[in-house]
Amino acid sequence: MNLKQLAKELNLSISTVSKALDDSHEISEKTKSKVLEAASKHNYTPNPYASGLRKKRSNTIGVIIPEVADNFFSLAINGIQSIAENKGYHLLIYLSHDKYENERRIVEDCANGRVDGVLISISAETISAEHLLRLQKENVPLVFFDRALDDFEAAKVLTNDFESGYLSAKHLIENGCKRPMFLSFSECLTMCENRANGFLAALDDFKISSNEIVPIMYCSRKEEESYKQIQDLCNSNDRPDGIVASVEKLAMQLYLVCQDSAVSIPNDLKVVAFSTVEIAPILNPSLTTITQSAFEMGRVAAENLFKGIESKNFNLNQQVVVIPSKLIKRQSTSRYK
Amino acid sequence: MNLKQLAKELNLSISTVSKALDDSHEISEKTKSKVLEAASKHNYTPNPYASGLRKKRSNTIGVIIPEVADNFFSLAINGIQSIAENKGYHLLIYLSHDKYENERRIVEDCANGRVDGVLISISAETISAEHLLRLQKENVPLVFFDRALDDFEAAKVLTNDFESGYLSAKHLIENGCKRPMFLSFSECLTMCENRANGFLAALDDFKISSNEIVPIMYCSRKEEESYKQIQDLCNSNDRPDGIVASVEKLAMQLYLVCQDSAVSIPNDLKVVAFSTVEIAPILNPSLTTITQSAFEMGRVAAENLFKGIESKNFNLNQQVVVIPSKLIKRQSTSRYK
DNA sequence: ATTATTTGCGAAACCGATTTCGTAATTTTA
DNA sequence: TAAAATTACGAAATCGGTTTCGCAAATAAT
Repeated sequence: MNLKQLAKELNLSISTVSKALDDSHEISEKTKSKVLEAASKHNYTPNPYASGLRKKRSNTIGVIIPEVADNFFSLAINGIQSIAENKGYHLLIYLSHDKYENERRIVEDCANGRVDGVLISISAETISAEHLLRLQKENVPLVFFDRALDDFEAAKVLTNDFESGYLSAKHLIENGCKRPMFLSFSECLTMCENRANGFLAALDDFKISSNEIVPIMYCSRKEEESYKQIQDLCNSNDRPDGIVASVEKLAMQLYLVCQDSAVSIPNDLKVVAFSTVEIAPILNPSLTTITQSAFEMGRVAAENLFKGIESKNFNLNQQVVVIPSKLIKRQSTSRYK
Repeated sequence: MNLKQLAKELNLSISTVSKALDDSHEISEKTKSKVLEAASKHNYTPNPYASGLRKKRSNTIGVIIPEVADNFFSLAINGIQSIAENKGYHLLIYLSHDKYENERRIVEDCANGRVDGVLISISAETISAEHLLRLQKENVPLVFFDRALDDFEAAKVLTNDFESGYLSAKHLIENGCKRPMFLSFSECLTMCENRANGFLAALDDFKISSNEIVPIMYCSRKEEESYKQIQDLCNSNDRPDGIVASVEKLAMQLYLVCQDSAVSIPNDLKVVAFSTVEIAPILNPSLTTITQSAFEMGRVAAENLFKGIESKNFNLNQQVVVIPSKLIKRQSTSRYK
């Protein structure tokens, strides 16, 4: 069923039917109701490709994330979806799997009118904004969330990574750690570096000397490799007595290693993790977390994106929002078990 | 940049350029290479809405799931995406939040040509296939995965729910449980009922009498309510000594309740959960699971959907695949702690 | 009563591709 | 060498809507 058939059945012109469905003031109420009735009888809805082509609007936004099987990102998608649903927008989800080349290809795909805007959390390999320039050239609004490019002017929704890094180190030190260490997920990600720098700043402030080595371990992004790294760390002679895991995945691996290697948390090792996992309380032992407002970050990112989509004279690129994370203390950092 | 501009720049007709980009045999190699060069110089890609309209193909599939913040579904999405990426397809993700009305609206949205096919895991409220008939009428291929409608002929990718339910009860009984109970997520979902029926069959086979009451608790889908239900169950006089959680979420709540109520797993209560959660080993205590092959289920569902999309004389609706789940024994069901 | 405005609708252009069909030039076949 | 077939391309129709513009009839203003 399309407009032409509907028009024929109603003995009206195509344009009249189209305008009636659009509730145009040009059409009389009587005609409108006749049209609406016929349309609903036939379950008519406009073909999205025809209408998208003519209106140059897709009612679709692209969401580019590294992974979907990750608490933070799936919660963020929920936040994004809650806004998109209200606006009658559709969500195209793309996974970069933390590879720059995938991300580049995806962005390319988003630049040809398929979507009205893009929400992105960049891959751990992304260091240049070259691929994103294309979006700007095509006037596709863009909002970063969580993982952004530092030197690229664009709308962003971030969390207070530096402060949280600082706070996590402070918390470990205050609970007796003398040799805390930071497990970084990527040296490319500003997000990760900010957390690490906050961590280092706290060590400095609290006079935890780190003359010889920088207490940061850069973990591989391959699961088996990072597991091995963490295993070696936990079994080495100078095992740290406190660890901050920069992302959830590393904390989970750390727990697994400690269980296998009979390292006792928090007695031998205290752990803080950046994580949104709702089961932190029922881990063994319960996990102290820096918890981001993932849903809220997704929600705000989507809200700002829609502002950018809907009003051309809204300076989207100036919008940088910081949504603070919270330290939630649990047993993995308690002084005594 | 569009075809018209490109054609003008090359002094060729629009149709020639279009055919050259399509590598048509009608066009000479010399012309093709000129066209390709100019196209790549300008980063030209065809407008998806124009091409979708004309070709009546969207290169997009719709994925309708209850939730994304759920291990099973996010892993399934990974499986789906792995296939879609190969085929150059895009993924529209829709969340029903386990509400029938949402699902109905979403399916409606998928029936007007927006997608070339649909993968669905139905909401916990869905009992009728009325909304899905629309898809069949419009010839939109459909594949269920995990949660399907029993009395509706369509392609499905399922797991062995009955056997797994049986196995979980058997496992509890063999480890000493005398009064096991099944926590059901929904009495509408065939998936859930199959698990429950398998559970009951084992009780029967092992002569666990349940004369008075059926050992199944139907939990609310509202988190606070189900928490309260589980709390009441664990604090009641006739607390069961074994529990099978039909979905992951209920197992997590059960763990929380037990921790708050000082019920010791596995001493006071043994627990098996249908769950894909990769952190089951590091829970307190580690959780015995019936683990579905979520990625694989998504992958196979997508593969079959594409067969249905690509060849019209492939009888998609006959395709019912069962991918078995595995019982992984851990401490939550061990006989002695 | 005449002119101006508003109302309600239809014809046709348009969005940007794909695809059918026609045709001149070239090559092959008889 | 004439007829047939092939090659390489362009004109135009088409997909299914939206939007601009024109116009007759009805209503309002002068």
